[in-house]
Amino acid sequence: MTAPVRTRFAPSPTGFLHVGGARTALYSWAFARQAKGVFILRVEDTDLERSTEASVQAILDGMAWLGLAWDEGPFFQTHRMARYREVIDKLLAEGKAYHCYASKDELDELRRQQMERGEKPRYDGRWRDSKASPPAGVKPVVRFRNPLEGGVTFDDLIKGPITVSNGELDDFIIARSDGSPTYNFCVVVDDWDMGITHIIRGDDHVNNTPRQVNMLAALGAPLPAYAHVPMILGPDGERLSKRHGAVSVTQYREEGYLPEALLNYLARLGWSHGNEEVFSMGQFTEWFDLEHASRSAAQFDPEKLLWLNQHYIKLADDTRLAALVAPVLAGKGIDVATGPALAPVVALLKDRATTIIHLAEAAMLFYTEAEPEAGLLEQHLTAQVKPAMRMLEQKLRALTAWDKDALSGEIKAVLAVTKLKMPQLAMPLRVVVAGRTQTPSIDAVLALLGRETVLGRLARRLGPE
RNA sequence: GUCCCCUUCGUCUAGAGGCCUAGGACAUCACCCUUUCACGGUGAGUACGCGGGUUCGAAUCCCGCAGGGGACGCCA
Repeated sequence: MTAPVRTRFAPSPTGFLHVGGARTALYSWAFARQAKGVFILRVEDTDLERSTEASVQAILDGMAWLGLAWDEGPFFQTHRMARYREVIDKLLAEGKAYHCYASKDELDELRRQQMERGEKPRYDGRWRDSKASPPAGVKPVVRFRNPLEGGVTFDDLIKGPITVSNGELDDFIIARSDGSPTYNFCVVVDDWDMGITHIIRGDDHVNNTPRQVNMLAALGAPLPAYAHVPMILGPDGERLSKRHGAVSVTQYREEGYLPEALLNYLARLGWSHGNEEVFSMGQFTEWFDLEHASRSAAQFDPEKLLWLNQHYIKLADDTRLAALVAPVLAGKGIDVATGPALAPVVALLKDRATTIIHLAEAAMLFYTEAEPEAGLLEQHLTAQVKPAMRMLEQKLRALTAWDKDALSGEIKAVLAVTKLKMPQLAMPLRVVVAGRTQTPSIDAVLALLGRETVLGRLARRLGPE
C-alpha cells in the first residue's frame, strides 16, 4: 500500500484568487479527491509587506464559491515561525547553512557585473567558507550551502524529467537579515512537515524546484512528486493581467457566471479527456490525470467560457436562477413583487442568456415599462398594422382565459381577418409591450406579463381611437 | 545575457510509428427550423513552426534551427 496522497494549494495573499491559481487549486483538489487523499490549504504570507487580510479573505471566498473544499488548514506560515527558526538553527549548527554579510549594494553590484559579462547572475559564495571576521554592525542573512558538484534531476509529472546542474544554482537566502525566513525555505519545511506527496503548482516554480530538492536532501526529508502546471495567458497571448478584464474568480461571480461553468472551463483549459467538453466535477475528479495535462501555456478564451456559462444556465434550476437574478434586479432598483414570479420569467428567458446579468436585463421588461428606442415605434407600428393592433386590443380586453394558448388564438384570429403575417403583428406587439424587438415567443410573454400590464401598455402606446 | 521549459486549425485540444486524405469543441460562414432574438439541427473553410535524419512508413522517435514563455530578489 502506497502512502496516502496529500496535495496542497499554497497561494500568497497579495491579491485576489486569479484564474491561474484557481486552476492550479482545482487540479490539486481533483488529484487528492480522486486518490481519496487529503487536500490542504496553506497561506504563504511570509512577505509581511505585501500580505493582507483582505487578500486572505478574497482567496477563501473564491475557493468557497468554486466549491473547492480543503481537508486541512488553512495554515499560515506566519504562525510557524518558531519551527522555521528551529530548522535554520539546526542547519547552521550542522554547517549546511552559513551567515553572509554581503550588503544589498554589494550584491547589486555583483549582479550588474555578471550580467555585463553575459553570465547568469548569482551569489558568488564569498562568505561560504570565509574566515574573515564579520563586519561590525552588519546583520547577516543566512544562506543555504548548495552542493557545488553534480546536478539535480526530478521527474516532473507533467513535463517529464528536468535536469539542472548545481553549477547553475547559488547559495540562496533562507533567512533575511531581520531573521525572517524566505519563501524557498518555508515551502520546503512546510511540504515536509505537512507530508505533501504531490506538489502541483504553477510552472513559474520549475526553476525553484532544484533548490528545494537540494534543501529537502539536506534536511533528510523524503522527496515528493512534482507537477508543474503551465500558466494561463490572456486572449491576446500575453501574460494575464487586469488589462484583460476579469482575472479574479470573484469577478466572474459578479459578472454573472455560474461556478460550474468556470470550473468546467478551467478544467478543460490545459487538460483533456478525449473529446469531452462538458462534464461535472464528479466526472472530472474521476477522469483527472496529470498525464493528460498540457505541457504548454494556454490562452484564455472568454468566448468559450461564455458558451459554457450559457450551457449551464440552460441546465440550471429555475428557482436557483431566480435567486441569482433577484439581487441583480434589486440593484437596478426593481421590486420584483410588482410583477410576475421570477422563476417562470427566468424559465422563459434562460435559453437566450449567456450570463446572469444578461438574464436579469432580459427579465426587466416584466417589471418596468421601458420606453422603446427612438424610431422603433414608428418603424413597426405603421398605419397598416395599427388597426390590427386595435382589433387585438379589443379582443384581449374581452378575453376571459389569460393564458398562452388563448392569447395565441386571439393573435391568429386577428391575422386571419387582416391577412397579415405573424411577424407583421408580432413585431409591433413586442415593441409596444416590451419596448424591444427581441423577446421570447410573444404569446408567452403576454401570458406572463398579465392582463393588467398588457392592457395598460397597449392603451398607452396605441393612444385613444 | 545565462539556465530551464514549450511548439497540431484563430483559440482550447485529440493524437504514445501505420486506425490521420489529422478527430472534437469554441469562434467564423452557409443552410434548415422559426413569431423576432436565441436554442437546436446540418454542413463548410481553417492546423502537425522549419530543416535534416531513423524507418517500408513520422504529427508521433533523434538532432539542429527558428519562434514563444519562464526563471535568474533579503517577492512568492
